[in-house]
Amino acid sequence: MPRLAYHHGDLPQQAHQQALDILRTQGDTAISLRAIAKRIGVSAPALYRHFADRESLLAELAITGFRLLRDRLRNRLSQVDQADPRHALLHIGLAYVAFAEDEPNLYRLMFGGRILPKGAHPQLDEAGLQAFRVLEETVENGQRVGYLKPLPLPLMTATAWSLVHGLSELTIDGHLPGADIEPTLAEGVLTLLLDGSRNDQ
Amino acid sequence: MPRLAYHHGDLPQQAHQQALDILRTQGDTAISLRAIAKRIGVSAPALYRHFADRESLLAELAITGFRLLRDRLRNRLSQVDQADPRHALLHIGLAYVAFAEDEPNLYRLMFGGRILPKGAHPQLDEAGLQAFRVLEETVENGQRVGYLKPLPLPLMTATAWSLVHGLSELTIDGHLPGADIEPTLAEGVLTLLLDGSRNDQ
DNA sequence: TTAACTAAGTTAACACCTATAACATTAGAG
DNA sequence: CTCTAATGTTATAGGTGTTAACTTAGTTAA
Repeated sequence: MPRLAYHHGDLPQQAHQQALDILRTQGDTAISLRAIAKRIGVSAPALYRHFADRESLLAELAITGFRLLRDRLRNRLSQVDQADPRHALLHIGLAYVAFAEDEPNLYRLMFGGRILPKGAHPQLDEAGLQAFRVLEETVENGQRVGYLKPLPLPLMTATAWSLVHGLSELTIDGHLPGADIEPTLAEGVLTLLLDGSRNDQ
Repeated sequence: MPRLAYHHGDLPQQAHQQALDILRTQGDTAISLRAIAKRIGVSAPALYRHFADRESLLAELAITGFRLLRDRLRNRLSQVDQADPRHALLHIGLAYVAFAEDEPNLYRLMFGGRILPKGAHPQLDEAGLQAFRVLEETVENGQRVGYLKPLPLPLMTATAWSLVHGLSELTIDGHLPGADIEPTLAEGVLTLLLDGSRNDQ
């Protein structure tokens, strides 16, 4: 039976929401069970009825982050002419980086390997995989229609993902101060991967 | 006058070394001042005579990390035919990723934006810049000899850095299980950026 | 030489944290 | 209407960064 929380209403959802709020405004290190409990008006150990430990709560935040990312990517693709693979690839890359810029603390949590060890939270890995699949399908389609080179798909996806992930992290951490160089830096970076960096092309 | 620590000998250096050891074996979250002090046989507050706070100690570790990275990149370049820009670019990229794979926890500390906020430790920013410069010079040279496209240098370096940084992070965090696809995945990824992803080249 | 100063260590304590144990309350099932 | 299990409580153990107050020992100057 689905149990509606009786005393408080819905502590798990509220805890999730408050934790997300703290994450967005103050970063993951500021997320403490005590702080969350105080915001809701409940004792800290009460949270242990709904979360195994602090890390599990963080994992849930990361899971919703990956779902948000997946939805953003899908959404962007739906607004783009699917018959133009270059356009689709550019836009999924731009949407990816835009997500990281909009949710820097959430993005860091999702990919901060030291916080959430890979393998410890199967649902998290699954959520990450689903977001990755959107990118993978776009690349695969680009190959199918003959726009992208017919190299092994894992190589192509690893390259594309590395580029957008690296650009996202360097951007939100402020390592790329020369970001005002292009119409957008991201567009130039993505174009460079598509067209190549060599001069003879 | 340079004061030689009298009581213990050289607490700062030993603290640095022990912290680095803990970082390498157990990750940054395991670095506590009490743990370091216990290893050395000194009280925890004694460390505050040499480090403003925990974060400053971590910043020092990251600084040595960037110096190690810079040296690795320079070293690799010195072993490579400078007249062959493609070779140089490939090898600096491979050396970069290899460093991250050799020192995953140190690498995460160096680039974990939430641990060490940009701007709070000027010497850290400077050390990062010096490592970046090695990459920048290699790219710039590739342009000068006409091998790379004459696009704005910040765009070229941002692209190259994003790719190797992203690949490094995704690799050490275990997000690329299909890494056994190539002679090396890194080589394939770098080649793709140089030659482009489009099929008509 | 010795007194004063200062660098570098000590213990004690505060505030905060995760997490567990033991106890209290109440919703809902039989 | 009772009983059980879910959900909350307080108390507490053990860990953390950090500061205050005190002690020790090396350096410097009278």
